[in-house]
Amino acid sequence: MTRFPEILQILAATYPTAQTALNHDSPFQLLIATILSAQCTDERINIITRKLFSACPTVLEMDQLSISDLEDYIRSAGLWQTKAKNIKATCHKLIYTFEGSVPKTREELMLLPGVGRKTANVILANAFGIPAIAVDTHVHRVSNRLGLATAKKPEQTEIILMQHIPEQLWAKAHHWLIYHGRKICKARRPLCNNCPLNKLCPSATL
DNA sequence: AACTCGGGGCA
DNA sequence: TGCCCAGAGTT
Repeated sequence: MTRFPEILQILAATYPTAQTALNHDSPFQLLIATILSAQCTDERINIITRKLFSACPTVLEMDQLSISDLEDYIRSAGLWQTKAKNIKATCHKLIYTFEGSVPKTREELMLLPGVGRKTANVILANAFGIPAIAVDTHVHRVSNRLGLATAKKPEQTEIILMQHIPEQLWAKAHHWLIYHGRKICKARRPLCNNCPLNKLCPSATL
């Protein structure tokens, strides 16, 4: 595990401005965009949220939409029946349980319909700057390929990353690993020839 | 732990 | 045409 510092240093130098690829102007908008992002590419989510947030920038306005209205906005995201229902319920809960603002703890965030551990960690790290590592499919895949974690479950990978990455780097590591997974260390055809980590990676095929 | 939801992009 | 995608909820 002594390879952590070197890998983090390379990632930091490679992705100095890495940030979430989801459009948002507020914690609420990031929350909605992240709920929508399940099993869907971020480019399509950004097309949807551009229209949705233009019409309903805040929770109070979005809560006025019916589930049917929401379905019309988000249909191209896939899983639209569940997501529309969850977004409607989440807006309602934000207003009547959390006084209209997005809560800042993982436990409270996970009380919102459609918000699991991964989504909650994304909100904590990106919206509030609270140290958290969202181990989505990208982070999980990259960590395992690099040999940083040998874990079947994302929860195990999250624990290992937290143990070996300094806490002040958690939010950044989250950005780096997700961005690297999207652009280089792709699930299908990883671009190992263009990867700054290929000399350190036991899975690299050059 | 396995199953289901789902339209769109890509091979 | 078949496979896969910034997961979460249910059983």
